[in-house]
Amino acid sequence: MATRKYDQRLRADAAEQTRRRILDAVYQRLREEPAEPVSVERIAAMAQVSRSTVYLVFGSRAGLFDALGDDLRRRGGFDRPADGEADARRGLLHSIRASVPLFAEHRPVLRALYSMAALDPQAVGGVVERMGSDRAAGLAWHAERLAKQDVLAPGITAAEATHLLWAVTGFEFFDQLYTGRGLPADEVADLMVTAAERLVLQRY
Amino acid sequence: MATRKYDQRLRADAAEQTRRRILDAVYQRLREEPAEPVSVERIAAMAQVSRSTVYLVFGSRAGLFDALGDDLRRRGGFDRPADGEADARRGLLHSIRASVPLFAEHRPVLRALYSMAALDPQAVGGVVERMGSDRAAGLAWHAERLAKQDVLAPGITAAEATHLLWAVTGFEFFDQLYTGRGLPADEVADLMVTAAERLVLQRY
DNA sequence: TCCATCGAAAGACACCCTGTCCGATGAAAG
DNA sequence: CTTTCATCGGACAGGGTGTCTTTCGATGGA
Repeated sequence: MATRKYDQRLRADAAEQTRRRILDAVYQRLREEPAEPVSVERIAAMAQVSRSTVYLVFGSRAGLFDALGDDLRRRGGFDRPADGEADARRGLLHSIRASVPLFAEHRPVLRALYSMAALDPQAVGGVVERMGSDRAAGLAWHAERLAKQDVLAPGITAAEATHLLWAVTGFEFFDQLYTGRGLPADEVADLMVTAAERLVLQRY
Repeated sequence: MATRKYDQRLRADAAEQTRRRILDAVYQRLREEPAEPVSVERIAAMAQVSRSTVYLVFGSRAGLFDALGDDLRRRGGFDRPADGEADARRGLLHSIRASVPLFAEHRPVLRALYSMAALDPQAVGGVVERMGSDRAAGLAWHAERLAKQDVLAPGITAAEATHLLWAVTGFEFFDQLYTGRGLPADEVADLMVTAAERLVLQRY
């Protein structure tokens, strides 16, 4: 059986579309009934795909959520590199403000991913950890830059600033205000920016 | 069949002990393997009790976790009423500092309860909501008192202070620093107190 | 002492979900 | 016309939940 070479443009395209349909189904499912347990069966039905296809494409339930997280990261723009802002203070505050609409838009899905990861890190295959270390690296970079430009509050080290910024700029903090207190996204953005300013920046 | 009256001191005691053993088993289970899914079956085995007994005593899986939360609330001292501190500022900061050891001690269990509630409020039968509204009421009381004693930062209303305190004194904030950043409990306590001071209190 | 009562055990049952596997189908690619 | 591959459809074992019914055994009233 001499293997025959295949070009498979159309077939690969179709496979990619199937993958998309499934990811969209999980996303929609989490958005529509965030409070219900999610079964692979239901997702497959929503994507008009057989359950075994989900396992074929993503390997496992965990792989599915992992892929969803990565998809969100890419499409949502969470991985946007530092924008060309030379001023450290403005750069930080701008990036905080920019993250809030993303948190708000994808809130049910993010909430589910984070909570699933907290209960069982395996269950989401590591996306949340990856998102976390990216974020931590970004914040450390911001903190360093603030230190270099000498705009950190007196008596605060870059490391302390990173800790506080971590706590005060993340999805969890956002959601405490957005869902926990029922505030609109723009007010939450104001509070998050204010918090970052008062906690780590020099008063001016 | 004329019903006979029963006094049942010993029997009620035994029942109470059974209840305790089961609650202790869930607690221990969450503490020992926080990352594994929790089955009623396993808990029953740990408590040396039949699975049906768990359902008999707590009604449902949700009832079990609900009871665990209430138990924690009572035994942990989360419901401690305002201590006799006349100074609003000191009262607030003291109560923040007091909560941190409790968060740290019960962290795996609290983490599980909060995450389960986030994924499905039904699944823990409302304890988390109850804990939340108690806490919200307490913070509102603190904020009012701070306003009356005129020690709120200029330009901040009691409502805004409540929002910020909510975000910055809760278990989620604690855990962002404790687990998320790997800081020891006493450093987290310092950071939480500092955060509360800088975000809502007048500089002195 | 006798026995009604009630906490608890034990096990059966229906149901749902996960993972895995395998044979069948049908369209694209050669 | 034939190979290849994505996908389907269904079967299967395993494990979990909730519910119910039967039985056991110790307590404590009479």
